[in-house]
Amino acid sequence: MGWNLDADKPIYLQLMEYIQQDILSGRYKSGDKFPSVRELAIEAGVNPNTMQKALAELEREGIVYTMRTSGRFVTEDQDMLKKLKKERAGSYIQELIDNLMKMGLDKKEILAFVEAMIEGD
Amino acid sequence: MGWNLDADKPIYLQLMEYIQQDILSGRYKSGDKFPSVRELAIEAGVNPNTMQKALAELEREGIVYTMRTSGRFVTEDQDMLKKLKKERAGSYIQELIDNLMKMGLDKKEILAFVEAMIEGD
Amino acid sequence: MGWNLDADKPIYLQLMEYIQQDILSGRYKSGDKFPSVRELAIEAGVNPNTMQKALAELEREGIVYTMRTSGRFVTEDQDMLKKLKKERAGSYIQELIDNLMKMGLDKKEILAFVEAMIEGD
Amino acid sequence: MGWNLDADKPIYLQLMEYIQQDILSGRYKSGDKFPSVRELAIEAGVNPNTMQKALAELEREGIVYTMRTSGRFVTEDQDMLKKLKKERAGSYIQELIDNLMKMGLDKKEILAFVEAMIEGD
DNA sequence: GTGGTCTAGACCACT
DNA sequence: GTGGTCTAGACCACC
Repeated sequence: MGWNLDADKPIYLQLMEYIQQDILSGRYKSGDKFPSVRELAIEAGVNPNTMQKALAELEREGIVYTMRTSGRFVTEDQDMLKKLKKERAGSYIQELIDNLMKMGLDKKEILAFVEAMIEGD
Repeated sequence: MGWNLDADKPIYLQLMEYIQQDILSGRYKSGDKFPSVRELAIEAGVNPNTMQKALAELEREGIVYTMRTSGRFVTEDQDMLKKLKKERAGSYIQELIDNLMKMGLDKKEILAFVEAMIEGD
Repeated sequence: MGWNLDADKPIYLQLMEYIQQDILSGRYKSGDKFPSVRELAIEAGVNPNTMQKALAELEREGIVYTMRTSGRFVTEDQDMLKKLKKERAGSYIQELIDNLMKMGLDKKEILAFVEAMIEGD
Repeated sequence: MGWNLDADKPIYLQLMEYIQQDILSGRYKSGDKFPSVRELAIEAGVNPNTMQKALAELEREGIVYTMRTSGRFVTEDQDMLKKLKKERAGSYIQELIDNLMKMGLDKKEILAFVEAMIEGD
């Protein structure tokens, strides 16, 4: 796991992204129970309050839900997960496009490059 | 400038990447003189020795060259710069592909997604 | 061993030469493990960083290779060692020629002299 | 001039070699007057006593001679100079042979190498 | 224990 | 002022 915290972005946002990533990559599956806030905080090397905030935000977004006495679970709403996947894929791709355009490539070149690498992979 | 140093990767490697980025994005153009090692080190908030090492490696790679007492310059070898651009674009795209495949997308989906975003952009 | 450091040439270059010499003379054989950076540094009476730089350069040249946590070893690439031997022999001979020509001998005389000494040895 | 003093060998011997070299290379010619001991000592960065000892030894060997009131001169005995030249050339060559044999070359290989380099030069 | 990295601070030659 | 080298001393990950 890459709990690799960066500067300048609030830590709880970074934690949210890592957890979303873990959900999308299948580490935590739809309906799975999460480890406790305390455990997650230790694993990430952050204060439990920070991890708590991250999870609360994820709950607000509908990605996780809480069963009062038994813990937190990944949402079983498949549309929600699909939407999440789309959002994250979109932001990865946007980041790529931004990076490559900063390097002076235009859209056509970028597309050609991506095609070439996917075919050749 | 985003001298945004991350953990777990040697700082001098990250400095190399930032400088390469600056060259490719046109901040430093072919033939341009760099700021002195000391200035760059201050700007990046690292020890001059570390910046020195980064620049020495870039010189080994042929991306910059040194005129003993007058400073460092971006190479004027256009092929070298093109090769560099290709390498970096390739590694960005590879990273994207890896991320998206970890999320369960297959190559066809990735390509369709990228196409959609580039067209619609 | 003659860790006999001279002026005016960077120490790390001199260290590289001594180590190359040690390899060619059989003190360290192909595949042999080197003493640790620290030991070599102590033996040579230099700072470990300086020895480290010398060894890193030798690694770049392909003469030694590193196994992360277990030490440094002499390359097992025999061609590389042969190439090294040729280079060093060539530079010794060139130095001889330069010295003798400064003394007013011409090429024919030098060759005759060398022949005489090798035969008579 | 390379007044490049080495450790472990007495300085006066090294000075003798440098001066012999200067004579053989034509810096000081047969019959020439030398600079004063004091000047030579300053140039070499050594104590005048040390330079004095070097010159006294060279005088004992017959390579220089002293005219009591007017200074030191290079010998005009051409046989002496020839002998000196032979000695030094011989020791250079012997050093070469030693070095190359330490590297595992045999006499035939050394000779072939020297021939190749003299021809090709 | 190993190699590797980093900092702080210094000195050098060059021009 | 520039790049380059060197030292002293520290910390890290790996096994």
